[in-house]
Amino acid sequence: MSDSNVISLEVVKHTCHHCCLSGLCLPVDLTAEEGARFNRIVRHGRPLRRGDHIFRAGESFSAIFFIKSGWVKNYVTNDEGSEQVLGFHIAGEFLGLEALEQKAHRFSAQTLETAVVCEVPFKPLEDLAADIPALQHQIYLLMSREIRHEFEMLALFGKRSAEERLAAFLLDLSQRLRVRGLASQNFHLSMSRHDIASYLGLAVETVSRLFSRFQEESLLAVDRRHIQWLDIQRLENMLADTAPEAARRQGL
Amino acid sequence: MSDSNVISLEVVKHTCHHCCLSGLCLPVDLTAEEGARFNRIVRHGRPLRRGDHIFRAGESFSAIFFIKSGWVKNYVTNDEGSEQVLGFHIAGEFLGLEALEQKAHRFSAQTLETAVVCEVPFKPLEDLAADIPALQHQIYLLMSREIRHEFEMLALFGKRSAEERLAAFLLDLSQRLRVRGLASQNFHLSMSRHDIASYLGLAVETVSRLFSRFQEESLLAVDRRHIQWLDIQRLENMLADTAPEAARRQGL
DNA sequence: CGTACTATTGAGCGCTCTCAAAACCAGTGG
DNA sequence: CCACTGGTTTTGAGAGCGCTCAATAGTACG
Repeated sequence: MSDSNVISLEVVKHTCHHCCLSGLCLPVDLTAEEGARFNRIVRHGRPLRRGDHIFRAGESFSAIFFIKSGWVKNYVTNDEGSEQVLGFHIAGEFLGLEALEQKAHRFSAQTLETAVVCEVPFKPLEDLAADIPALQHQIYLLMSREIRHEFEMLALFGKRSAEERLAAFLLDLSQRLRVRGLASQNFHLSMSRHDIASYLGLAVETVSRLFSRFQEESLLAVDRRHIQWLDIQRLENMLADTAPEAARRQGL
Repeated sequence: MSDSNVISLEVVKHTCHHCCLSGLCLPVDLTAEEGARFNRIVRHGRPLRRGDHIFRAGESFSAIFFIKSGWVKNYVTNDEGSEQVLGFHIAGEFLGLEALEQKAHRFSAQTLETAVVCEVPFKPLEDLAADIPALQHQIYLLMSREIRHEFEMLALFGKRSAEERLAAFLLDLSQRLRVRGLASQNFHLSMSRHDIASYLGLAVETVSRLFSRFQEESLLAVDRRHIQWLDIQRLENMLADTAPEAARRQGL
């Protein structure tokens, strides 16, 4: 149904060491033998259904997870039962890196639609990386990317108006889809308005009103969860005065 | 003058491989020979004066930096010249990890007071880590901690009121000071109200009003930049309904 | 077709921003 | 010692953005 699904199904056909490493969008030089060793430690996952959990806050950590297809949201739940969404991950990204230090997950990860996820046990991965410098380097890059992305999100949410936050959120998603080779001008949002609002620190009603206004202003066409860019330039201009955004567009 | 300075001066006396690694607040098992190899790649820094830059956004990346004493702020500047503060680092923390993937710093790092910083060139560090599994593991932990902290900050800023943000900010600082063995009930804020406001996404006036109100309510005693906790329990209660905060208090 | 859920739209209020001014502090020079 | 200057912090008054409450509309599913 969504573009992202159609395309990501192709990714599934790849061998897992290829897709897990190429998911980093960086060149990886492993010999066939090294690739085989990597493959032996990866646990290939069955498809998860919408709403399944990959892990929950508090569970002990033993592996990181690579998303081969589908969308995943990270969130925490407070005492009153309401949830705070911390982020979204799409095909080609890793999950669970925050848990390494304390050996326990800090938030829950739940699929937003049917998803395929590989599990990469960390201890074997670490041992293998000690043998294969290219793999070790790749893990550093992976973690660095995560740190950078979170800093950029912090920058976005520091000061901005509701309008700017939503525009930034959509452009960030589009950017990440494009980098992965998925449709980025015309895509399906797997998350609810509630999830988006929680992530952006806004009320659901505000998000809904903004989607309506963006459509009125012919910035984009919204059909429930389907988004189509109409005037990406004007959306980018909303954020043009911020260094990290501008730098990221060049950098990636 | 500030408690943190007095105590951190002791840290400076340590040999650098000891303080850089113990700065992680985790046990590191290096042999004397391994420690010596580590020491050879570290460039010990001269004291930096208030306002000096450790690096600037856009500069090419070649090393990470360990703060031996003092406070540092990270920020980006937009086209109009106003700055967005992304975070603060204190003695015992590392800087620059976000730059690894793209080989360029994404934000600027500036000292808020006199500071001593070690430079650890990354390529030699990586090569050394490939030889010393304990060091490699330590770097993973270090990066994991950074990812976790940014996620927690994202959670804090997602939804909260100005009051909750400031309380969370102060408690986070206190927590980090305590973990490093510095005075955490009675400390000096090196950053201006402007910096705090920028970081929290609030107006300077709002931050100032909140400090006044916290003092009126006998939550804490504020004397310009000096902070003293009076009723830490009530401040924590402001945030008690949030899982990640509660979990962190246990975890750290 | 009914139920439950999600999304949209409207009205009114409150928190936080903006604008403005005063107070306070540190440093400089008379 | 005091006046002067530039910076930071505090305090006040008014306005606006985004939240809350409430109702309607659209969608999925049995």
